[in-house]
Amino acid sequence: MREIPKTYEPKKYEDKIYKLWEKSGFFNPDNLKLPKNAKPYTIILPPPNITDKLHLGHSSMLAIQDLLIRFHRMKGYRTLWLPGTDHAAIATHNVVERKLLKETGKTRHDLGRKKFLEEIWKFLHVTQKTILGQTRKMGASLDWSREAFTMDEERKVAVKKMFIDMYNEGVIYRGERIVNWCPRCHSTLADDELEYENQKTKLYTFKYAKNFPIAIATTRPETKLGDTAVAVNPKDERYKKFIGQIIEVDFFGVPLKIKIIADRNVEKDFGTGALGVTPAHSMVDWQMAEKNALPIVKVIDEDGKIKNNFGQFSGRTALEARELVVSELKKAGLLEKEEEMENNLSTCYRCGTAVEPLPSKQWFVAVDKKLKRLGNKSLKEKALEVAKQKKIQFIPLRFAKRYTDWMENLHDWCISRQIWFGHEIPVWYRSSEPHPSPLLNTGEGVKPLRTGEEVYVGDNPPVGKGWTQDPDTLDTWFSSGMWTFSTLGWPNNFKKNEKSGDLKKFHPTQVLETGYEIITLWVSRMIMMSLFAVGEIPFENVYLHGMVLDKFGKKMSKSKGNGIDPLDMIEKFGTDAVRLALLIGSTPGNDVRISEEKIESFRNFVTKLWNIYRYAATTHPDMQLVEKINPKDIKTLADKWIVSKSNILIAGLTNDLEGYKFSLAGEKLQNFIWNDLADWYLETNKIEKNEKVLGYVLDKILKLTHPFAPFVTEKIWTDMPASSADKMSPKVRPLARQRSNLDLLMVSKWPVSDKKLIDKKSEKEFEKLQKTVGQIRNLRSSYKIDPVRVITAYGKVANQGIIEKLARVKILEAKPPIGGLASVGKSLVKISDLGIDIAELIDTEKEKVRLQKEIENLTKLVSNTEGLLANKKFTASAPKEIVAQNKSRLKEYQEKLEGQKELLGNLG
RNA sequence: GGACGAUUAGCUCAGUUGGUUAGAGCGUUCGAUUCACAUUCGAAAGGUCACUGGUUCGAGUCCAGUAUCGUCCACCA
Repeated sequence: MREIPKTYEPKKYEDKIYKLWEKSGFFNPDNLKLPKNAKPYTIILPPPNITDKLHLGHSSMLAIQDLLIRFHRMKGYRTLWLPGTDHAAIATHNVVERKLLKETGKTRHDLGRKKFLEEIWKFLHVTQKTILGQTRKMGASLDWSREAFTMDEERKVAVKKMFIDMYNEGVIYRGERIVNWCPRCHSTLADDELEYENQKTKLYTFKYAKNFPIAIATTRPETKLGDTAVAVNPKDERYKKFIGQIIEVDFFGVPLKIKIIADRNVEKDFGTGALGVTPAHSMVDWQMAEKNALPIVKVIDEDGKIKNNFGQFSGRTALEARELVVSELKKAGLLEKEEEMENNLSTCYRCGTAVEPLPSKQWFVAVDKKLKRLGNKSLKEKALEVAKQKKIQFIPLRFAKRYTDWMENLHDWCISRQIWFGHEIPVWYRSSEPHPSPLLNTGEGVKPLRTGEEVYVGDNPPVGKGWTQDPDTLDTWFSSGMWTFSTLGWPNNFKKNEKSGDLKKFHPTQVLETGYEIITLWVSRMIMMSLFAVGEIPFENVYLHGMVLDKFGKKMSKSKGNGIDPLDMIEKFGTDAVRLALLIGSTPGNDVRISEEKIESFRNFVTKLWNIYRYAATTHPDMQLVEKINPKDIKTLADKWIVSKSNILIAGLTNDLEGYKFSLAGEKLQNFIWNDLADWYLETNKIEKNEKVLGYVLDKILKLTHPFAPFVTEKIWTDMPASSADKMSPKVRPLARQRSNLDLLMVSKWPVSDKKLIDKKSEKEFEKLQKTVGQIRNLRSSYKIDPVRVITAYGKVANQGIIEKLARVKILEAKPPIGGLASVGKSLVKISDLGIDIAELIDTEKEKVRLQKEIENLTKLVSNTEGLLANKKFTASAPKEIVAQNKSRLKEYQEKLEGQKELLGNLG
């Protein structure tokens, strides 16, 4: 007999098993022995940021995807799960910048662009491997031979090609947009580089001039020099009559042409309910200007000073100009009110200077431009169409709405970023005149670019005097938007609009599994870019998982100290337990709570599974796994029951997994293994041994559990002899198995439910047996009788021998029911010959109440079913079996109802 | 302000197109345990499915409204 330890020790086996899998080569679909027409099943791993360390969010994502991947691999799909990392431009930029400051006290500006980028690459060569190494710990069956990085050479080529293609079709264009500008650092700031300061400031209410009909309120009077409109709420009765008018005024020497426009974003109750629109120096105003085709007048320059041509105001700083405007307003008697208010001021995260919103030249992707290659539809239209036609399905469904809502409101996508780390923009300029907007940041300070410039876009940059490359970089999402096809060999595998190689084999992918917070940022971009580049959707399904929260439902964070480190948990409880804890109890789109206790309880489940194996292997030393059972070998009632239940489980689980109901599937599995197999079948198996059936059930649960808990199942599988084709003796077999990589559970065939083995009658009978045993045990303990002698209420005891052994009682004789009382209550057995009055066992009043309630319920059921059968719509359309089923149910209810009424009568 | 979600046992949550008398785990209570299982087993108690209406033969499930909580987005001139 083999020595099997009492508990499964994950630490001892997990790394070895992972290596065994990797060595087998089956993570790579090219090595799977499959028929030529095997369907592909592809998931591209959402690339984690290189700055990340594995956290529970990753673990959850990996557990779900690996479950899907392992399930489909076992089902015989050409299964590919492709790993990679994201350069995460801004995040990485920030991390390295902070590191630099901490270690050397230097800023990136001190280092200069070239040196800073070298620092970044040094950093990422170290961190990049960390996160992917940690994903191996989760048991992720990723094809490492296809690993990609959003900024490796292949992806650089792809990104450049995409930019050039889009530019050539006029999808990418250069335009102006408001950016956050720090007048001190002379640099643009991303939204998440802003810091907010709550400040007291003054709100001024005034009219531009005596002849202007509406007073406006503002905290920045100096920008009013650039106003081109006044916006009011369209429902505002006070101003309705002015909408559409253009009024010319003289604003202390500066002529203004103000159009009155309506915009629903204007609040009637704030200030005067009218808003002076300064397109060049406010994000919102810029959008209004776009909508209403307003002229844009720039007032403030890059140093935060008033530009030329603004008379007495020119050359002053914004604050000086503000004071001057206010004093002029006072002098002219135009200032109506001056009040204190709280304001949220955006400041530069580096120097704390107030940020100045300024327009600057940026590159954009036009989402509304009609394209020939998209059948004369725009990217937006096409991306909406595929969702509306359900070519792309969202799981859960409600997120389809979030996607379409967002898509419908999509504006052109600004893809240039004024940071140093990221994909270069394949654009070169040459000119002689200074550029009007010197905001393009070359890294070594601002160098003016020029007007009248020549622009070159392409991958054969002109060499020679005067040509400089665009110093900006591309938005991270531009490269990650291409992720499904750039990882599969686009553009090399896409010549003359024909897919080849991996792109042909694996695109479109089957599932994108990601967090719901990222639908707008990533999912929508991937869809548009894939439609543009490959002419097809990037994925057929989008599965959205929730966030992982602590046991109190709070976000995990370092500052709160409530974070759980998955690597610690793996160390402590094993990967399988962590995976199970993340999969069971989490439903699509909903957040999942996790705690150490939860993981621990799943470790117990793994131990249970291990001990089932231990029992099997020690009590049946020669036992083998049985893939297909000979009906002759199914002997006892318990055999029939467990085989039937196994086949129901197979069907249910397969169905659930196909429908993305992982939690439900996991629960069913756990229930079956723990409550049915371990608690009941193993107990009866001790009495009536049947190693064929045990081997059969074990074979099934190992396979069904594998996608959830791959390590422990693979370990048991490799240790356990199988009966399949191999003729070697069981004793040699385990060793042989380890030598042959063909015989891994990971690539075994997913079981198919055999309907012939489903036996509802035996199931019912066994359930009755379970109940009887439980009742006897309980009665026995309640009355402290040992050994117990029991007389059944009914004439005959089915499965008497088994019941006696399981409940450890002796059933003495069988007697018919004693009046009505014998069948009252849930128990089928009563003690009678032990000197206990049977009436003691029953609380008559309680029984009456219970019976009355039951009669009430049954009456309702009878009337409902009668109603259903009387409904012509139902009887005409429902299948015959269903109608018949309801008829027999009705009869059953009626009989039960009669019986219960009689019992109630007997009770008095 | 807009959108979406949640409200089911003491706690955490399932509940598949409406259809046997609403489920699980934890906790509580009562018992058992020489057994493959430091991590075992059997049982019990515990629910007006947030509230009010509606549709239906039938509603936890569909519709409308109310309340409370949460998430995202926008805005703070």
